[in-house]
Amino acid sequence: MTSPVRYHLIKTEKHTGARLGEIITPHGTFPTPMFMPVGTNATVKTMSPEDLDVIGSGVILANTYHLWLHPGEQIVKEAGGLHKFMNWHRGILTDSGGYQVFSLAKLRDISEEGVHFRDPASGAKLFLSPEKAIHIENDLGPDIMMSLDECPPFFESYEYMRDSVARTSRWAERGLKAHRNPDTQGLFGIVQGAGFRDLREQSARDLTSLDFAGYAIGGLSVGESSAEMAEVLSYTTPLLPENKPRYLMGVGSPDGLLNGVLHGIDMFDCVLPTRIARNGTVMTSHGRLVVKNAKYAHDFTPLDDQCDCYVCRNYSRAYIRHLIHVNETFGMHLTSYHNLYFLLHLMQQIRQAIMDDDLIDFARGFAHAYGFDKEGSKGF
RNA sequence: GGAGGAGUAGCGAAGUGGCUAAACGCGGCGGACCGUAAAUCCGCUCCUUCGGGUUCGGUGGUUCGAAUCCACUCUCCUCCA
Repeated sequence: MTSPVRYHLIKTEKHTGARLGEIITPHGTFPTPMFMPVGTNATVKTMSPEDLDVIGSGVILANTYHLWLHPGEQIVKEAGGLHKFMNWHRGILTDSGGYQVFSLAKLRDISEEGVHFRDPASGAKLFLSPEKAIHIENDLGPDIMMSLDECPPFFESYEYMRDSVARTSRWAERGLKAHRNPDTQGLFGIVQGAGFRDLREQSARDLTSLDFAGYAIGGLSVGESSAEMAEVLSYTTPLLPENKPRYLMGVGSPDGLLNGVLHGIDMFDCVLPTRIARNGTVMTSHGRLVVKNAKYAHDFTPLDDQCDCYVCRNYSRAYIRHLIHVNETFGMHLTSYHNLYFLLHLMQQIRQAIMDDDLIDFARGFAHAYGFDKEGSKGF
């Protein structure tokens, strides 16, 4: 049986490992490398599906853990699936709840069977197993499902990581077996192993021996430096099959995206652009700009003079700063819109540079203009 | 005219003899944010040459010591005439 989610490699950039391709899903074919906006609760915060459509989002993320709790997968199923429920007719990928194993670390307990959570809002006791996660995802009906993994902090002991990686592999296998809709939904496995090369290799071996529709690299962007991330990518990505999509989870800073692409990554997701947007920071071609700062009170120029998005064509820094200051949702919408546009546009430029075999020059130019080639830069 | 009540940092508001340069909230100014417990969180917010200096409507007292007690005074609010 052919997988409902496939990858088509168009070309590899001449000087780097960067790949130009497309991912084929039941809800469309989308060019890669791609950035996926995060819509945890079946909405990309402040953005309408129409906005996402206009700025060219291909696949967006939703979260199994959150939708399991609210409104419950049965309601989404009853609605006819996530696409219908949220009125988004392009691609959807659901994370499995693996990240919540990390972010809710104080409120959960891991066993071989699965993860016991305590819901931060209600205090309710919850249990998520690899099978349960898959069944929820089957009911939600995204194009791409992630298998339940443990996303540990980067700096854990070798012994802990070794056991964790082995368990994540067993969970992946269990998830694959539990998958009920292999003809309409693709399932991705997640490679773990923190900064331990042999564990990354083991994890990649375990997972690629199973027939996943794609492979993710997880456990990054959780406290390590960008050099450490780059090192992990340099030895992990080559272990993943060429004919399947490679997804670097949780990375969305401009330097992280460029770095990932240079190491052969096809897909990214991150809350960064939308979160910093709501908190008053935007990404521009000249670097990050904290538009809520006082110095923009009288600045009637656009967020980014190089940007042709709807926001930059119509609104000033002074106006957006004002909206953020008086806590108007429209301000958060404008900054979110711009940041997502900025990253989607960056990915478009990256694809063009791969096409032109010009990625290194492009990356250098971008890094210089953005300022993350400087000492101490955080990359966004 | 009479009787009450109130004046504290940009605003609101605690504090009624020393632990008070003065809680807390708002506002202001920075910072953080990376498979979203996040429209959240964390700092700073009288002046300062970092030794100190000047504050709680004003002035003058009591006291070793006052935002806090006393006298006078100014302003505002409520009620009665």
